[in-house]
Amino acid sequence: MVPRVQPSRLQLRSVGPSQASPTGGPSALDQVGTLLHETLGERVTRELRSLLASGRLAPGEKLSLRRVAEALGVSMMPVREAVSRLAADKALEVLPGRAVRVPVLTRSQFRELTRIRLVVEGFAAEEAAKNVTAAQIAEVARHDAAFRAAAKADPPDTVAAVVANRDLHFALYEAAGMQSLVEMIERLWLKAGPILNLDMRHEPRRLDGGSAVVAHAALLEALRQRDPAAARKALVDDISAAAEHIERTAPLPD
Amino acid sequence: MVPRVQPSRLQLRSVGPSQASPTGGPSALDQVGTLLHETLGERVTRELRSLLASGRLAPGEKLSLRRVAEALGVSMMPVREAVSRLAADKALEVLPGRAVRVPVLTRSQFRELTRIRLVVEGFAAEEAAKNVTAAQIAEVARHDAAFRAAAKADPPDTVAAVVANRDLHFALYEAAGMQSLVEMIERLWLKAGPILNLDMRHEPRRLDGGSAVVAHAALLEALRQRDPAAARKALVDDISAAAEHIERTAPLPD
DNA sequence: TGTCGTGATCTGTGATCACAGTTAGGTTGG
DNA sequence: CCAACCTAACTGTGATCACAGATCACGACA
Repeated sequence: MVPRVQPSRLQLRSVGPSQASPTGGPSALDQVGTLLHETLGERVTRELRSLLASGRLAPGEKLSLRRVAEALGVSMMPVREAVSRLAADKALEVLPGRAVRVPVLTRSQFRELTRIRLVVEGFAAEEAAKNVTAAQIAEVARHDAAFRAAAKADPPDTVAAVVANRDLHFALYEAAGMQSLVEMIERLWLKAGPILNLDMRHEPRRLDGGSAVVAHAALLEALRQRDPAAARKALVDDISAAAEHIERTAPLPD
Repeated sequence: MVPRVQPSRLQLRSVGPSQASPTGGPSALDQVGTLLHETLGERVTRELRSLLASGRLAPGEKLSLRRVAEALGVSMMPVREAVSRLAADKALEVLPGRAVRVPVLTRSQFRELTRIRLVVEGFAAEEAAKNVTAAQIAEVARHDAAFRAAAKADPPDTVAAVVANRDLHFALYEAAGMQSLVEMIERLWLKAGPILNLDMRHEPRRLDGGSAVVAHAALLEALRQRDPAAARKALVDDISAAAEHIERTAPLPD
């Protein structure tokens, strides 16, 4: 009989908040209970998602469960769960024999993805134009300003531009008021993220004077006018221009 | 040192195929190498997908990892992986404290899902009408015949109708020639599957004389004419009629 | 010098164990 | 007879171990 000594296990879960004053009623206790229950697997998933969306993981790059587990300071299990989820969304792919890697999109796959984005995100833009509030318009305008500032800086702040561009688009999609639609678009962005942002990093010239700023301006104007057709057109122009640039410059196989 | 005796572990992986005749050239060796590498987790995922799509798992039903593992004759690990994937697609949901269950759609969530289906599947129908081949039209017609036969039987063969309906729709979507679009629609069906098919089982009267047969007929005619707009309209009518029926009869919360 | 075998190493996959939290059921106290 | 507590069973999560297959590099043979 070997007495299983249990070495210290790292506890990343923060303990629950101390209860409110015992003298007072349970007023504050009603609002807790949710959040704060984040699983390690979810944390790793969020981390990998961020890495993919921001293009820090290049297409074709191979991942090792043990390596990322060690890098993130967790065991292999949460990483397995995260990779399973992302692989289900085709944001990662597991080769039959060996290794998990960031998928490399062929040219035709990229075109197909772009066409789907035009349909889905175009629809979201229409709905957003119908339901957008003044506060939401202001938020989009704020992200647009941040994007222009990052693009006009010298040298252009590519990482800030990527973040601002994403925030702008998703502020728009949130305005549509359809949660599952936003989640669907997030999946699409996760698949397209690696090439899109990898390209933006390598070609910062596209930012200033590019078509993105004029498309964003047209989008903002369409939102202010509550014009669904114009909003869709502005977004379609934005996506199309970016996709065309990618197709010209990025080395897509096939 | 305790000599770890390892008890017999079940090996479900079938061994590789015996190589072709050594006398002949490497002619047959080129075609093998793929397939046959199905992981246990994928098998369980496929099993659970089928159960969800066919409505054998009702909304709100709770699952236990250990129970389904025992039922499928595997360990808990592959089930965990399968549930992780399906939860990532929102086809299952894990409650914070306890248990994993089939999501119950609220009325507004169902309406949102239906609207997204109209956009995405309508687009797929358009593309299918543009690119459909004669063989694919014949396949759709075959599934349409099977659907009508199942609907007109006395009593109506609901399970066969569900299968034929699904086969018909996906034969159409395959004709669009966009793989990731088909995968996206599969995810949508996985979320809507439980209520849709649960309803079809309880209300078989909807099948005969219903709007599905006329919508399918219109769809087939549109395909034969290569008329994208008509194909989209037929599909929109089909989905809308089914959704309206669900909203009238199914007990949707909220 | 080029090429094929071969072993060490690393890969994902599956199983088993430990644990904290929750739920349900039964018993006890009022 | 009702309510509250308390215990026992079950939940998902995380960790660790074992294993088959794949990859890669080094070395021997032609």
